[in-house]
Amino acid sequence: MQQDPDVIARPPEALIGDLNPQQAEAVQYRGPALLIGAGAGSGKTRVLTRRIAWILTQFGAWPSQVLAITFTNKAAAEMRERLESLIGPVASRMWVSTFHSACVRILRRDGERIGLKSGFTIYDTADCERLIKLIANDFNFDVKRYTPRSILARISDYKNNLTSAREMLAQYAPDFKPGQRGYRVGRIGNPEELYAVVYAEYQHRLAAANAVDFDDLIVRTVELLRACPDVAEYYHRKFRYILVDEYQDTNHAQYVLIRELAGVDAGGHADMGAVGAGRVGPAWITVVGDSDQSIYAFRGADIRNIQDFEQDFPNAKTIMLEQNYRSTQTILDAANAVIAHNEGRKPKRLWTAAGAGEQITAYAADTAQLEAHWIAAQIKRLHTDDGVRYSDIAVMYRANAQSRSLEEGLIQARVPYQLIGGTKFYERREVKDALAYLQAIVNPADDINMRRILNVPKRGLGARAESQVTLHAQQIGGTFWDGVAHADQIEGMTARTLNPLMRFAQMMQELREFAQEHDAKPSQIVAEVLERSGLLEELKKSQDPQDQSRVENLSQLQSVAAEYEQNTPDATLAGFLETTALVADSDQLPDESQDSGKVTLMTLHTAKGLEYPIVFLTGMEQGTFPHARAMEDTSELSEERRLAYVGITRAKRHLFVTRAAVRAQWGRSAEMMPSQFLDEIPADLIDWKRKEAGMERMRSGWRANASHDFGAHGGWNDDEFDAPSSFGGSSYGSRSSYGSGSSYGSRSTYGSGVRGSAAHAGKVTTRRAPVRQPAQPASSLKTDNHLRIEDFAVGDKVTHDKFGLGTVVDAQDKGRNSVITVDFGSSGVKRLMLRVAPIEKL
DNA sequence: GCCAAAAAGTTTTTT
DNA sequence: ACTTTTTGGC
Repeated sequence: MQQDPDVIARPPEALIGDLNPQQAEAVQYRGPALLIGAGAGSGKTRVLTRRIAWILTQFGAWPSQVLAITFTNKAAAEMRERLESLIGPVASRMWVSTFHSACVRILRRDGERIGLKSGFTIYDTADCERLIKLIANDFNFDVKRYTPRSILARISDYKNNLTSAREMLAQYAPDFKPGQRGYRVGRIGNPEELYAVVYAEYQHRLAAANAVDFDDLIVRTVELLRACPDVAEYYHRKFRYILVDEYQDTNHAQYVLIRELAGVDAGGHADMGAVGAGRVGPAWITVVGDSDQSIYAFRGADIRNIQDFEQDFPNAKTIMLEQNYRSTQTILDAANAVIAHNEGRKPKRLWTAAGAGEQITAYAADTAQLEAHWIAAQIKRLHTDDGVRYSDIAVMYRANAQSRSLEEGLIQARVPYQLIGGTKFYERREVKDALAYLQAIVNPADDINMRRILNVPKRGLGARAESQVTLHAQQIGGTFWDGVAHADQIEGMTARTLNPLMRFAQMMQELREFAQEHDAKPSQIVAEVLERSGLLEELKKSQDPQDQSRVENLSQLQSVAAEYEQNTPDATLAGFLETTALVADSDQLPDESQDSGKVTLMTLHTAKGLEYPIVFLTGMEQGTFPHARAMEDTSELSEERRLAYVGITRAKRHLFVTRAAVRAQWGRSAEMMPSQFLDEIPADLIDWKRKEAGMERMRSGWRANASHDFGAHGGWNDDEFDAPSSFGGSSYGSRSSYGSGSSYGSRSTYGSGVRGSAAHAGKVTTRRAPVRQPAQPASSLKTDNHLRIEDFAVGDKVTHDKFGLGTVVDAQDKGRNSVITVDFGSSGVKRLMLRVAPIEKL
């Protein structure tokens, strides 16, 4: 048996001795296809790295024959690190990377075969949106009705399903030729025609700009492997073992990519008795995932990939890991109870050998500000009284917009924190500007970036000049840059425009030469660009205080380039740009080995894969979490619930759940009902520090006097009398802190009548809660539309606020939780919770 | 072409 | 509430 002499030899016992039987079985399994169903905290990464070491030492594979795929750079880096300590520096010879960077690597090598020149640019979402807007202008369609965002979402769907623009055109607009001017989109006809035309034109322009978007990285790699058998053959021979992490988050394109890379469909069948994957036939595949943690369906992840694994890959074996090494039984019980509410899932129960641990602590605050205040006070207390390190605490939320009030609370309490995510560094205006210069230098055909910098900094080349150049470029059949370079041929151009244009062309030419001479020193190129372009100068002389921090960001960009240069042996400018294009939020998380001394704030999505001794799950309100836009569709609601499951299982020792009764959104305050997920956690696991907010207490008191038939609206009032603090007497934040607690929050935050009348002495609830609809909070979130399931039958027509006209294809009577399934044609088939669906029967 | 003022969009989650 | 885009006057 061959073996790489550089791989540190490990006796088998060292790799499996400390594992439980299922883990050990997963590490050792010999066979063409293995699915490891890894529940949260079940030691997944450990099993994966041990299995790789096992494959190398026991199956006799070479490191270069292994491809391990993760979703984030952080996960890839962590895996590489752990492999290095297991098998030594040879780990660097393995491909351990994300889907996207693996594809970049493949495309850089052979992309020319499908028309991608090697310096290709990767467009981020903002770039893609600009491109769609350009197309929208040329085709003159209604951007209000078809927003660039929604069109891109549609195009992304097509790509995730490997539907080409050509197929779409053939079906909906056979007359359209990409690049053609003056095509009239049928104005009443179906939107599909417009999508098809824009999709095709979008791809056409990406190709002309030698650019790809994120989805293209996967799609075009599949295209390459399918179009060039010799390239596919190369990878079939090369990769004999393929391992995929977070398999539940793969979309169809990624699934096909794996199959193509492994050569599953390329013939040759696996020998079940074999000791290894050998040299021919399909590669051996290991996938790891947990269908309960699938939270990316919104971007095309298809849960069926993991559910159907056994049918998709012949002779597949499944091993379930259900023992959890992370959390207390209390936390796992809560997680199990919540996720059990999802329909149609394979039952699975996490268990632990650790004890019950502390109860879950819960708190209902009056406002988001007070919620933050309470959290900050708890963190302070944990830190000072219990000696908990700040870095052992994480605060999680559903949407980035929630971070602001939490930050303010922590600042007030002087708790150090780090915020992960939000506006990314590389998406800041000034950084994007600088990167646009670099992209335009590497790839002059990149119209989007070239246009972006034409008048940044201001050099007197506005919309007029831009359209003149565009027109000229079209006439000579070249790129935007060609138009700039030959601006002197443009008829009717004034010297006032021509001069700065020529200077711009000259400058770009010189920057290009500079870049070619210093290709291995991206940091020097960055410096030169900042200087020559005048970007830095414009910001430096600006009066706007914001521009000061912009200067700092630009200097940080230079540092990032210098760092890249030091860590990368064969550094190039194009290589640097690649790393900037593929960063994720979680990549900015510091190494867990070092104590940052800070509390971590992040979204639940970013938190996936992480763990903290103390976790705060905030904003547990209907409309916040589950998010309002996910509440009516049962499949989207299931995804929210999985997200709650992910959040709960991040906690090792102590979980806090909090909610606010009033939350400011869109500049207005809205009353929020408690999240249904709180109801789904068994009551005996929760220690409520405060169960009802002041207003709710007051109102439920009124209701109890007025009538007795409110029980149906959720059991939130049952222990109102033994809650720790009585109405109005919260230990934090008195009335006076409403609206003045933060430097941003003006009084108007709470001014929408509610607090205004509260200030005018006790007549609050009569106005707010008229007897007719006492339990209906005056928020935008209706809990009941009073539609009755009996009124709906298969075949009935309905209209939906968002999806338009549809036909009922199924109606299930489940009382309050009745669900109807409606086919909305091009918007798809939706399962809607009848009680909350914004529909009308026709 | 530029700037200030007004209007409109934004808040799902991300490689 | 905040940011981006559009508009209108210079």
